[in-house]
Amino acid sequence: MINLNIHIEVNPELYSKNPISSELGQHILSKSIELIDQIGFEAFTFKKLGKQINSPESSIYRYFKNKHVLLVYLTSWYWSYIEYQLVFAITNVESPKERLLKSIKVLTQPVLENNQIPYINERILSKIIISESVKLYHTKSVDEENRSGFFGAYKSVVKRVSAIILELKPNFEYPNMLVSTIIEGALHQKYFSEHLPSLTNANNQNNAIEKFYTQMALNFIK
Amino acid sequence: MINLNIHIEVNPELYSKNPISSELGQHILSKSIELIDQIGFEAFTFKKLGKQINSPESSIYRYFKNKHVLLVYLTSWYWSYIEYQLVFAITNVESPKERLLKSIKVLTQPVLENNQIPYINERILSKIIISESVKLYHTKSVDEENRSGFFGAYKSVVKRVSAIILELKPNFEYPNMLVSTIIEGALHQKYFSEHLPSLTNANNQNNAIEKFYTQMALNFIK
DNA sequence: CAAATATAATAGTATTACTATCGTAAATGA
DNA sequence: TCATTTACGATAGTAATACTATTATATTTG
Repeated sequence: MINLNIHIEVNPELYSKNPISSELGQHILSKSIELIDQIGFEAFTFKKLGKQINSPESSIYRYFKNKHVLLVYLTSWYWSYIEYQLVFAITNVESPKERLLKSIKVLTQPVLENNQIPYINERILSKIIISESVKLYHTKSVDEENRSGFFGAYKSVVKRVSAIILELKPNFEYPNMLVSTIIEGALHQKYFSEHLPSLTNANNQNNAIEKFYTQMALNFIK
Repeated sequence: MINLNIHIEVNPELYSKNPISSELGQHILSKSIELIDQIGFEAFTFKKLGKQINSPESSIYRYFKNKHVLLVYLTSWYWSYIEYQLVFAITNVESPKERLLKSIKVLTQPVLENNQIPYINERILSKIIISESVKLYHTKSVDEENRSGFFGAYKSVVKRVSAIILELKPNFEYPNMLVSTIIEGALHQKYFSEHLPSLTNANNQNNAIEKFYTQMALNFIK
């Protein structure tokens, strides 16, 4: 795990007042991650979150327009964090193939606690991403939010790994499909292994997700 | 397109009163598909649906416990329908490889109107599946609902195609992962091509989704 | 030290997601 | 055919949700 004074930037469109700028804002972030993990995003409300942090819901609304945007914020933070891990993992690695393998590892392996940023628990956040994040772009407002850059962090990760694939195979027709299939697939398979095991062959013991998507990518490249 | 007097069975746990047994029930099905497609599942309510069919919401509650279960019903109907298409496409096809290719075609190509069943528009239903269905099993009640067989139709499709893959490669370690990656991947890529095009290489013109996942599967088999 | 800003406390509103009751019409079945 | 389910429409009601608004107080900042 990387230990540097990292600072993750999130698109300012995603907050009304920057949550990392105050203690209350940081409490909102850390407690919302815990609460969404515990009760699920549907049952999660600003009122319940307010109770956890001993603040009225109206105070939370000063930071985030609604719970949807709060989760987009957390998801955006997550993908920026992953991009950071990605960049670190492949820095100074010369071989494009090796860079691809390390990238897939970052995208498929479980996320561990880092304890660098006190108000974000990366491990619990990754559980939320696995369980809840697909809902964020399956809405009627997706096009508008996409234009506002709500999904920029995710798209940036896809773009970065696609570039490696095109290095390995410049005329490859489906680099973005391959990468988004790996990312979405890894999230889904993690979820299936916990809740719908008959849809996967992954479990806690084997390293099936990394192996499967690594083999899949290499098959396409060669 | 197949034209026989098909009858799709849905798990009785998914309705309180069988919607195909009455005119009102059939109206609920046909109008809910249209309305969910138009306004999205979040904005969709039984009250709005009631207005469309000139019935009070309390009457709709006699058929479905809530809108979540109604969408699970529609999704279950959809996967049973797909399984039907699948069985038909591979009947009397001897070569397992050919059966796999035809299966992937069914799973990746656009769904067309069939007009066999007056109360279900398969094309619009498939749009709903693409936009909304992932939300159904990303909930806190997924385990309980899975035990009740809410997702049986989907699992049945995965099982069926996995079996073909195991015919081709009996010792293959990841048949279920491969199939669920193709199914979820195809849905996602269709969605991306409409709303987040930078995450895919598919569009309306090219046949990228079928080509990509066919090549992916064949790469794994050989 | 004045002024801006942040927060807590409280109240209020439209909508949602139901549940309950009741009268009537239609279907059923003996 | 007549009694009895049952299905439906009409209406009312409730707790929770997703906000918005106001005001007093505390804190920060210039």
